[in-house]
Amino acid sequence: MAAEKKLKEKVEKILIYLEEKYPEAVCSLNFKNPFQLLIATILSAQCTDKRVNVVTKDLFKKYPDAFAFANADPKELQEAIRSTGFYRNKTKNIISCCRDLVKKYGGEVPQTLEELTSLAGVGRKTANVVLGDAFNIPRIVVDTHVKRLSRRLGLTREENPEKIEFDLMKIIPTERWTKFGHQMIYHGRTICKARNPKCDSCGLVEICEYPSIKEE
DNA sequence: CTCCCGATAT
DNA sequence: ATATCAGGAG
Repeated sequence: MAAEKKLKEKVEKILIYLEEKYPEAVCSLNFKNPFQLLIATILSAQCTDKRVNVVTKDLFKKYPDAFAFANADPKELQEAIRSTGFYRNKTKNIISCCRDLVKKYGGEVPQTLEELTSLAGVGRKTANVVLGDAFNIPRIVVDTHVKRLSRRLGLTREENPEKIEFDLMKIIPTERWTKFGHQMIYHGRTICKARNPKCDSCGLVEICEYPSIKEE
């Protein structure tokens, strides 16, 4: 099919561009083990990774593992993470999540999507971050950036993050899944921003549909 | 669909 | 003033 071939060529150009421009793209949340990445990612909901890193620096000294969070005083934890926003929900979720980790997994972080998403405050996006970056299991993380860029570039027409994830998995080679997500996020933060995207300094303008569709 | 919510850029 | 930030739960 002509349309499929065209899409395949587009994907190749995007992958080459991203690899050239962001060869070192990695997870920008600071963490030393899977558990820390899990907590940092829960905190990152509707918050910049930069802010999360400021908070987790002291947070992980006070609460080094799931056992510590499981026994945390809610008020104290709330204050510690307040600046990341949604701090009441996040506090409740983290304590509940860590109690589950202690009770069901001996304080360790499970390594399947189903087990991870069964934890409080852990949705598909968070689970995929942990699987990809802590356990090196190939995953495409569809966060707000990946969703926006994928739609602008015409890689999907879907609105639902899970559907977008499946669309992307069909057209991106498995071994690139995790890094692709990081590279899209780098690009989304610096060039293809939600507001006032810098299309003039983007090497993908020619194959991008954004200038014509303008989000819809 | 709504609610959660502080920090920052524009 | 308002949009947006590595979303998830009810």
